[in-house]
Amino acid sequence: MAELKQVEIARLAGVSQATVSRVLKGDPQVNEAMRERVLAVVQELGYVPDARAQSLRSQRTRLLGLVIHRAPEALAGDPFFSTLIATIVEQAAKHEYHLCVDTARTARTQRAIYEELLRTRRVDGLILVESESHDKRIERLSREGFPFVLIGRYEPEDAIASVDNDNIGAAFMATDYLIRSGRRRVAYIGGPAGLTVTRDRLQGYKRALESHGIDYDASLIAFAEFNSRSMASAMTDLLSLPTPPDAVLALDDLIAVSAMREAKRQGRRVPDDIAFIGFNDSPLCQYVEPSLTSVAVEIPQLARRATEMLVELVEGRAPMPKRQIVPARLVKRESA
Amino acid sequence: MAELKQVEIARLAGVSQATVSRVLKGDPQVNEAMRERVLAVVQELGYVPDARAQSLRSQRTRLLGLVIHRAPEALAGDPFFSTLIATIVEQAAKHEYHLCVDTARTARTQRAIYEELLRTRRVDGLILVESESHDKRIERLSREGFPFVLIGRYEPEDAIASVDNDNIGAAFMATDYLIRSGRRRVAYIGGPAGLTVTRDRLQGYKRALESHGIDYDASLIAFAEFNSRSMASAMTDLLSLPTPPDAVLALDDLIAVSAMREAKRQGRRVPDDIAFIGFNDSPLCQYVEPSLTSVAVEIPQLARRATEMLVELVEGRAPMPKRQIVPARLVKRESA
DNA sequence: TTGTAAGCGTTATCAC
DNA sequence: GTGATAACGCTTACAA
Repeated sequence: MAELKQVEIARLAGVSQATVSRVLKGDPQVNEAMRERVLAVVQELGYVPDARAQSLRSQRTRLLGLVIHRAPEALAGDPFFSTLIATIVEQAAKHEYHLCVDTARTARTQRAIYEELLRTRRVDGLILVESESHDKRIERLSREGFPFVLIGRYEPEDAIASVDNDNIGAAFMATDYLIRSGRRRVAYIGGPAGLTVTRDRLQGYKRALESHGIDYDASLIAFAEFNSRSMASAMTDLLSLPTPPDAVLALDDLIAVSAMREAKRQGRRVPDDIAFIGFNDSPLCQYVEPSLTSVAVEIPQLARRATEMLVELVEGRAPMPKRQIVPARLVKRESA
Repeated sequence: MAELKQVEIARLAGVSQATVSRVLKGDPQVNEAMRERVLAVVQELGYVPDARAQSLRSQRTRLLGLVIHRAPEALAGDPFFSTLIATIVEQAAKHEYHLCVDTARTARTQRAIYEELLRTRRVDGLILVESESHDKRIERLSREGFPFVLIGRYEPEDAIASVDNDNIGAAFMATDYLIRSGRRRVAYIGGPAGLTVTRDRLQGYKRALESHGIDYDASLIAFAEFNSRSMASAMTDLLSLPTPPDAVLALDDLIAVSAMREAKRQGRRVPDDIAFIGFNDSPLCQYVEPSLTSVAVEIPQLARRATEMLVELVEGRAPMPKRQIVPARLVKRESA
């Protein structure tokens, strides 16, 4: 098996090794008889080219990278990443690319991973998620001209290839819906404060308040880490306000569900006393009680477009347009 | 950047390229002065070796593979795979390996992926999950002597490296618990019938019935695909039996929750009329109502051990023992 | 149209 | 100890 290389095929087919390579590349210049002779031997021996050698020679690994900045625990119940990964893998496969997934939490390991993946040329390009306002990774990758696509937003928006939800619009829509249903004290629970998505949705929320002439009240804003303790405690804080909220818009379904559970634990009736809306429209929404109203953000769509863009970049084509927006929609259920 | 190779470092440090390689490999034979000179240049230019060249030369890619046989939709809410992937990535990183994730559903793409991943030597080894009774992949990989570790069970058990829950024992424990709490018609909803895990847990279930002198009733056994329609309809069938079940043991939490939801929809009270137990102890369990009793199967543990074993195999050591069992425990909540 | 040969950037085996 | 040099298995000018 280790001996099965092109020279061996060439020897058996009575041609040169270069011809074997040409046949396998589908070079139209090769004579039909030779092609068949070579292919016959290839078939018979089940020869497949060595990806390592191809990578070195062609300077392409046909591997895309995805780095996730979360601990395994924080990933566990989260449907965002499983859908994301599965969809990227599937889409990449259509172009004969594979996906290399890494996780990095600390700044140190993050740096190490980026070094490792791109300077070593282990992957041909990177898909980034969960960007922050001044994102070192993005600055670095742009500077070095490395192919990457951001799922999210980064200023200036047209400088880098990115795919995103209309997060501001989506949060506006959800908040507007809450206010129209008669809610007056709508709280917002974001994820970590640095994340662009946390900020964008906060902005949409603010605009909706504004459009209804409701004053912004900073005490109604909370930020949670991606673990259930933090999510619940954000809700506890909100509930202990002198005038607690009568609705909550949460950054994702997991946060919404944790918060809702905490509210129920404290005797609040949902949606009568307090309404909840999450993001992602994950399967979870249907299972909780009351079922969770959620903004569906089309993760597969996001993943597919990002992958397509990255493949284009990697193969030297310029993706058009550089920034793509995937619409979101509100899926109404019992919680709001 | 593309020009940054060992020859360049060598030129600047005034040594031979071979010496640069030695310094980077930590070869103790090199003179201290030279080592420092080389390292200084390496530091300054931020040189990192090219993984592609290393792969070709060393015949190692430092990439492990994981192939998942599920559609993206079926992965979406499932905490099993996100935890699995994240933990493998983390553990692999400790040995400086990366993870390549692929998904394959059809037999054709499955075959293609195995070809692609291993014959091409794109990865150094594979972690398999969701094995079936006569698994082509396993037969093939064993035959070709390719390094792989199974998360699951395969006969003969000591022929291949595997890590597994004690599924028979765990299902026994859960079923036994249901019977001891007074349940007499315990149903079992598995996943696809071919999966080893589906069969193993069914066996544990049967043994528990036996130990209590309860007759096995085949009409209480259902198999579901990993999509919510199939999960719910399995439950509908069970509920329309002349004597419906008063308890359900499900293959995983998602199935349990879908089934429980269906039962509630049909007016059954949980756990009064019917009890539910799932598997995996996913975050979901706490969020549903009533909260779901579940068998915690220590996915991180499974993933870590599998990764360790695979690294050993890949690096030519024989993992000991070849088969490892990770214990499971019952996490009692409201549903049973 | 096919063969020869020069790399791709490392690692490792030789001599020196 | 260190420096040439030969692989690793492939792609692709260039030569024939």
